[in-house]
Amino acid sequence: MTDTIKTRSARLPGHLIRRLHQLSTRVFSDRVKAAGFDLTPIQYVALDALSENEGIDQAGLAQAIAKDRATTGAVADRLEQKGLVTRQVSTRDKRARTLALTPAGRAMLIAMTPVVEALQSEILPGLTDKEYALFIALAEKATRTE
Amino acid sequence: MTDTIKTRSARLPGHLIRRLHQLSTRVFSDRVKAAGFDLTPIQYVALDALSENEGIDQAGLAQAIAKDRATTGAVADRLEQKGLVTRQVSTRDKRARTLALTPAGRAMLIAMTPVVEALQSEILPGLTDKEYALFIALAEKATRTE
DNA sequence: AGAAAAAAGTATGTGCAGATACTATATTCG
DNA sequence: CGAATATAGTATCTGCACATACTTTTTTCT
Repeated sequence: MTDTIKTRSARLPGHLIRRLHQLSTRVFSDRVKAAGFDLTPIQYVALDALSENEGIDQAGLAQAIAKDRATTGAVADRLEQKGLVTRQVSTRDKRARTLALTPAGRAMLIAMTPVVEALQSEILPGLTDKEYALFIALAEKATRTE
Repeated sequence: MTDTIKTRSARLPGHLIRRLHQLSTRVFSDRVKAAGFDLTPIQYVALDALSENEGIDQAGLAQAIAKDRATTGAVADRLEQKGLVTRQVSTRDKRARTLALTPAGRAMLIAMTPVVEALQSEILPGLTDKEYALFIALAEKATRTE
């Protein structure tokens, strides 16, 4: 095994954020899978956004989850294939596809939510409660500006 | 245009981190492109790791940049194609591929570094200098535990 | 009303990112 | 030594994530 390797750029915010993202995704995947579910973070967030915004279309969902239309369309594809979401052409605007949770989608969201909330504290390991709260406040401030 | 949409899960750390990651990648891409370069964040980090660890192999690089072997191999492919890195079978271990920067790779790293360092402060917009430093400290602490 | 601009969705292409499986080579251990 | 195990790299597959380009429909602005 090679010795631990240092990198100068490892201390740059960009790289730190990449690491956190990676850790966050892994924790989510592990915990959710252990609880018997099979949804990615983005799929979960999409279900959540749909549950709070009935009758939204894909563009609206894209805005809600801060992704572009192409990515959101692909996510909607997978959710539809899993039977968690329905897609239908909007009556008001023939370009738009109105999304809605199926009963299975709503049940999945409800069942997963406690699991997802429980795993959040594991995403930032080694931080005290106070540091944890501080981190969230800073992250919210930084993303709000956008 | 749909009104601004709220999501309950938008306040979860996992989602905030995903947003930061996204912002970070976009800022990197914009600034680097504007400076006339064409490298992704991970490609830059890989070059940096190689410059500080001569004669490392792909597995070592993977560890240095905290990625898996498959991803690292793909990154090495692209760097090799761009003429920034050479790959050769290790004499000590025929399984391993020793990586080295080409002169072009070293020149690229040196030319890009000031640009990359300058853009870091834009990754966390809206934070004061103090908050910025605090954020980095917290992120370092959280990733160090790993 | 009619042209121009904008928006919704899709398709395609590139590049991470991880999981799994496979080959070739090394190392370890009985 | 020789079998079991581990490791390096690659290939394949799924899933984001964004850019660009294209079609269809809607809105805007003469």
